[in-house]
Order: sequence, then C-alpha cells, then structure tokens
Amino acid sequence: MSTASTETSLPSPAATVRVIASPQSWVEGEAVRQLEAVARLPGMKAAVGLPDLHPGKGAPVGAAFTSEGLFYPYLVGNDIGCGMGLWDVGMLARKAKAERWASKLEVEGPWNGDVEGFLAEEGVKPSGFEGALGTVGGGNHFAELQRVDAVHDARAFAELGLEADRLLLLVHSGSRGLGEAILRAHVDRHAAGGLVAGSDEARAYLTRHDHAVAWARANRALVARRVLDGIGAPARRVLDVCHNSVTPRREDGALRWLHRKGAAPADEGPVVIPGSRGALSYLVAPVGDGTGSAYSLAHGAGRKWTRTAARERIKERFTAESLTRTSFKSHVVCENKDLLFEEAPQAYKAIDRVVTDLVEAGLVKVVATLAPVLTYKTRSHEE
DNA sequence: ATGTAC
Repeated sequence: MSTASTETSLPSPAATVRVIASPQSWVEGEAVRQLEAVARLPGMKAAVGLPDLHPGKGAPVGAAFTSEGLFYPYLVGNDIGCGMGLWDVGMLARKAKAERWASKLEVEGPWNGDVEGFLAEEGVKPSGFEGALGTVGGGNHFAELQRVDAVHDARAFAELGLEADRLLLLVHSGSRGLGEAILRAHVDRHAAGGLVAGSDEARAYLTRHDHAVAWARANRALVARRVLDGIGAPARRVLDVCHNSVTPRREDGALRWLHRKGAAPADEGPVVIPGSRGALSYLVAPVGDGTGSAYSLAHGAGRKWTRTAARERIKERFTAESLTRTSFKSHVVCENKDLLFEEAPQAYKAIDRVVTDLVEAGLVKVVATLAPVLTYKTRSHEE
C-alpha cells in the first residue's frame, strides 16, 4: 500500500498523531506542525490529519481530534455546522440551461419568503441571524449544479435513489454570523483554552453549538430551495453532513470529544467530497470502523496556495472573464473578482489524489463522480 | 470563515 501514515508518541499526555496522506499528496510542513501542537493540548487523545490537511488559523484544517475530560471550541472554529448538502434535482442533466441560469440566477441577501415558517419546518429555532439564512457566504462556500460523470458502484448509487441522467445540487455553506458570534463569546473569556466537560460553561457552549449545527443545515436547505426556485425544478435532499463540529462519543469505555475541523463524518453514510469548481466531486461511501481515522474523512481538495498567493499568481495568467468557464465547460457565477481568483481551480490540490489516498487507506469506496455544470458563488461586487 | 478589525 502506498499510503504512508506516521505514528508519533509524545510525552505525557500521550496523544497519537497520524497523517493519512500518501507521499504524492503533498502536505505543508506547517500543517503537520499545527497538528502536533494540537496533540500536545491537555486531554488530547488523538490528532488525525486527512489527505486534505492544510494550515489554518492556529489549528490545521482537514483534521479530526479526540479528547477526554475537556474539549476545545477554537478547534471547531467560527463556522460551526459548516458542511455539505446534496440534492437530487427533478430535471434531466441534458435539459440544464447553464448559460441562461448563469446570467439570471440570484441568491443574495435576505430571503423574502416565510423564514420563521421555513425554520419551523426544519425543526430549528430562530437565532437572530435570519437575515443571512439561505445565503451562501464567502470563502470556499458555493452552490453547484452537477451532472453525474460516472457511476462506480451502481448498487450504492441506486440505494441513494439516484439516477445517472439527473441533475444534482451540492451546497457548501455554514452558520454564517451565528457560529462566529458563538466562538467570539467563548474566545473573549477563554481564548484558545478548553472547557471542562460537564461544566455549566461546557453545557452552555454545546447548546449553542448544537443549535448552530442545526441552523447551518437549515441554511443549506434554504440555499438549495432558492437555487431550485430559480431554475424551476423540484428536489429531494439525499444527504447533509457537517464537517466543523464537536460531538461526544463513547470510545474505549470513556466519554470522548470528537472535534472535526474540515473533516467529513465517516459514520453517517455516504458523503460528497468536492473538488474545486473546475474538478470532479466524489460521492463516496465510508468503509471500515473508522477507529484509525477518528471516524472522519477528507472534506475537500484542500488549498494549495494561500488566498493572497492565488490572487497574485492567477491574475498574471488568467482574465476574470476566462475564469467564469471551466475545463468542464461549466459556468461560474462570481462577480467578486478577488474571490474569483482566490477560488480558481489552480489554487487547490488535485481532488483525485485526495480521494485515492482515502481509498488506499481503506477508508472509502467511490460511488460516483460528479461534474460541475454551474457553480454559484456570489453576484455581489463587494470586496 | 465573518451583517468582517479599531
């Protein structure tokens, strides 16, 4: 097996550090240093880097951490509940009007429907951030209409109720200002410090965290609804998974805390691992018991260049206009030019390698590959 | 990542 994993035992507390990535899947040294630093935190049991591991603000992204006795809100980060939702669209892919949709589709600002009613249907309480419910957000968030490129596991594909000739909609978004407010309130008191499990403060954080996770899921559902209203098609939610969270988990007879920071769950059924907007996305099914990977998977391709580097390098070689089409002939709606350059496919690692690493590590099987048809980022010119 | 930091 070409997948290399390194096990490092550290002096007390002995947390396991493991990076699941082949030598072909280049991981920045800084990301591994951040992973090792997290492993030295009090109570930490395991720190696992997935093949999309890359440096973050203090803690790395593309990683999962388990701890005992206390947990760390800053490891979850500001976008509590961020994740991926996939919808099966009731329209044949060959009927897609990508060019027309690219010119008229608009998912910006507060939704003018019954927001409270929508939240009630989703079983979620209002948060005070409802003006942002149903908005994509910035950074690497998107809503993308996709077609099925190839089915690799016909049975698993059919079990999801999917058909190869139909359009799909993938939404990557989170809890917008809500998660940010929750993290800020915590950091104001505790900085990067953890919370003692079972304490009043831990309980209060987890209540707010769980609400943000549910609200983020509802946010993805409303983004999907607005896109589907825009193209005039019905849809069914196929899956929705969160890749930024902390959850309790019984392991080795103890109560542990599983932090996921840009790590998809390996214990909730199939997930989509998106490439960049100019690459395939992978619908995969977890394999194995997850114990060696902290029950987690890669959540995307992972950034190769920083946003600043991407802006500089890609501006030299491409016009903004040329970046609104991809090698798949798909369309990109992104009227913020800086964001268009920052999120260019060239700024990301190759998703194929990331997924191959997961397959070779015995963590997933590929169900299908999905190709972009239309990627929606923003119509806003704000920088 | 963020109705964006001071």
